[in-house]
Amino acid sequence: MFAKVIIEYSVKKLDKTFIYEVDEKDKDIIKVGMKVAVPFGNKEIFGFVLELIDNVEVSYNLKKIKKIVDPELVLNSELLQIADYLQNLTLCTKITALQTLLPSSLKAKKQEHDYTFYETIVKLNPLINILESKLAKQKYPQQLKIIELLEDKKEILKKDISSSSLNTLIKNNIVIVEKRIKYRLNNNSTLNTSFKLTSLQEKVFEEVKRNLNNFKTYLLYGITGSGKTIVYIELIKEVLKRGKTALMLVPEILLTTQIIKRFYDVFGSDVAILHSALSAGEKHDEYLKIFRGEVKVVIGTRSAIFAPLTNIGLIIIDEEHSLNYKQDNNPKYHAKDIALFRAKYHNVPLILGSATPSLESMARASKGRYDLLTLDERVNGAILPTITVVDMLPEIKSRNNILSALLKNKIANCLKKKEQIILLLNRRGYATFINCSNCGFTYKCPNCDITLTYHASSNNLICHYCGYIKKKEKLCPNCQEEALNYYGLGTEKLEEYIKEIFPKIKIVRMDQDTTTKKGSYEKFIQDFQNEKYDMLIGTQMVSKGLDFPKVTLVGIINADTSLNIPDFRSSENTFQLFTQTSGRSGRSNLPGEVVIQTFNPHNYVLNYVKNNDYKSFFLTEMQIRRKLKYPPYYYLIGLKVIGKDYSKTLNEAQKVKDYISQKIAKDTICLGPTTALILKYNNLYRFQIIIKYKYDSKIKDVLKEVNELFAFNKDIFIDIDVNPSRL
DNA sequence: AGCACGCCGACT
DNA sequence: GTCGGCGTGCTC
Repeated sequence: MFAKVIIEYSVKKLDKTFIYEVDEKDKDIIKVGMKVAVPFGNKEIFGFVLELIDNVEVSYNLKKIKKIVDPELVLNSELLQIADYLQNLTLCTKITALQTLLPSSLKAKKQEHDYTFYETIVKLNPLINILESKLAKQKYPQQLKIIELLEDKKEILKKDISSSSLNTLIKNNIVIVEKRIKYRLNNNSTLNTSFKLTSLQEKVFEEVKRNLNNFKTYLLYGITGSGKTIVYIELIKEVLKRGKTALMLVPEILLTTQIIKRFYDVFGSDVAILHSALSAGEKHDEYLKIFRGEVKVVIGTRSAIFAPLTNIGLIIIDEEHSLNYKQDNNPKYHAKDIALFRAKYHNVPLILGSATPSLESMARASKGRYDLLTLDERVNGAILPTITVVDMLPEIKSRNNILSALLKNKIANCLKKKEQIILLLNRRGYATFINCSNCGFTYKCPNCDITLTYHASSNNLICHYCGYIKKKEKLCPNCQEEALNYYGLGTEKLEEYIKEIFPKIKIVRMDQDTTTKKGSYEKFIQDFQNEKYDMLIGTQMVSKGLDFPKVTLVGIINADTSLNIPDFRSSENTFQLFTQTSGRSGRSNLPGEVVIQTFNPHNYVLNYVKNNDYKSFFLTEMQIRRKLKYPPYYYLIGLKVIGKDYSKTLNEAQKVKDYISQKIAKDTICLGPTTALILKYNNLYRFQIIIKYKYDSKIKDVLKEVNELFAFNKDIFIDIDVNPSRL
């Protein structure tokens, strides 16, 4: 018996199977999808079995599989098919596709480390006479106490007992120690809360329920606060009732805290969670719970779409417009594509939910490819907030640089009423750049093509792209004058400013800088919910599905930063960001307000945000997309040619472009090469080629050829992004 | 990817 | 004479 094995090195040259002989002792155990250790060259490495065959005829000597890593863990046929699909979708290597399915603890790679968590318990040795032992230990009260405790409780965690007395008892053979596998995350609450659905929710619920045995993609367009989550929960209950499992994706960890709690309350120990903030060990445990069929509901972020659930009955992607569902490093997959694959595989519905659906999804819904479901009322009779757009130009003249008079007043008012405020400023740090007023010097990243952002809390200048850090000097490093000025408002500075004008205000700031510590998200959110703070300041992470009933004012400090991003999706992203953020206001019985500050008060995006008019925004933006030949009218592929040497890289990029141009279909457009948005990044120059196509059956093959023809060039890389989320 | 082999330059 | 630079080629 022989096995075709794909090995752990992700290199194009090795992106093929190697044949090994299966040892006699493994013949009955080995299965396709198992992780194995194999000799390769003069090393021992890992790989996955992709095929088992009885005979081979080759001209070289075959080696034997060293060992099966874990006979329990087998990638099932669905997962292997997903890997194929993923490879085709993103043009990555097979091994990368396979590794992407797995938590890092289970990937094929060198260091073998046992991620299983054990707890050590002690109990009385069943072979001893307890009375005798107690008598013998009369003189040692500590030891006696342990014996009595064990008599009462049968077993105790070892770490809860002082070790010196315990060790003596172990030595005397009075107590014994046992190691037991323990999952790191546990949850036992099963309240099985029932919710009453409104008639609108009921309609959506019934429609999906009727189709639980069909593949169908639903776009659930439900305005902020319309109670989408409750519908999800009721549907999942229904799925479980039918003996099936359910998978739900949320865009990020922040969101999961509130939703996970709700899921735990309803589904108790039937839930596993998977997201990037879990430790490697926790992910390992959750993955195995799912793999072993010990849970029925999985909730998680992007990569949870690969959860090894079997018998899936429903897949939900909440906040489907979120860019987080697209992975921005290789393989650059979109969770929605995988979700569609799995929903088709299991022949079950996929629900895409959002208050601000992506243009792609809404376009498909209006063409009938997706079924549109609508929730256009807030629950509990809450109404959408009133939104005011403030022109900042006159405000600047009256020296209201950061906060307009209107927003200042509304904040003061809110504080008086003891209601809460959220301010959105989509820029972390203190100042976006520092400039010397004497000589014009600006701090720039030595590795990238951008200015360094100043962070006051650490007195550091940080590159938000590559992470380069340097201490800020007191004097200008160029002319030695004390003339460094701060420009561009960041969240740190905003917080400082607000504290100046409202000295008694209690502010919590949430951005990447304050929330990296594990559990800090949860704490901030909980504290804000418990009204320990009056105001929440943050970057876009404050926009996502959070539910704070006491928030009645939302301020968007600088609408222009988002609008001015040079990307074809910036209008769409801005509309979504502002609508979602506005949706945090007035979610309960208190009416909400939103203030948007901008230098472009007549911008169409802001107008549609103001009027809560998704539909008109959609129609307007679709026209623009059609004119400019962008998605959803055209498919996009972004191709970057990256290298250390500027002109060599550009030269190669031109060759790539020429090659593609002569191979593609007539109505396919190939643009470039142009310099990428950030030309130099991590000391590498990046040139961009953009392909726009409608129908081009050969396009994937052309890209594969490009990969093969140009990518063996050692100091030039080609990076292909199919359906990029931004250019 | 990782390692051996191999062919040139400057050193105890 | 030898240590070591990294170009090339191979891995079931």
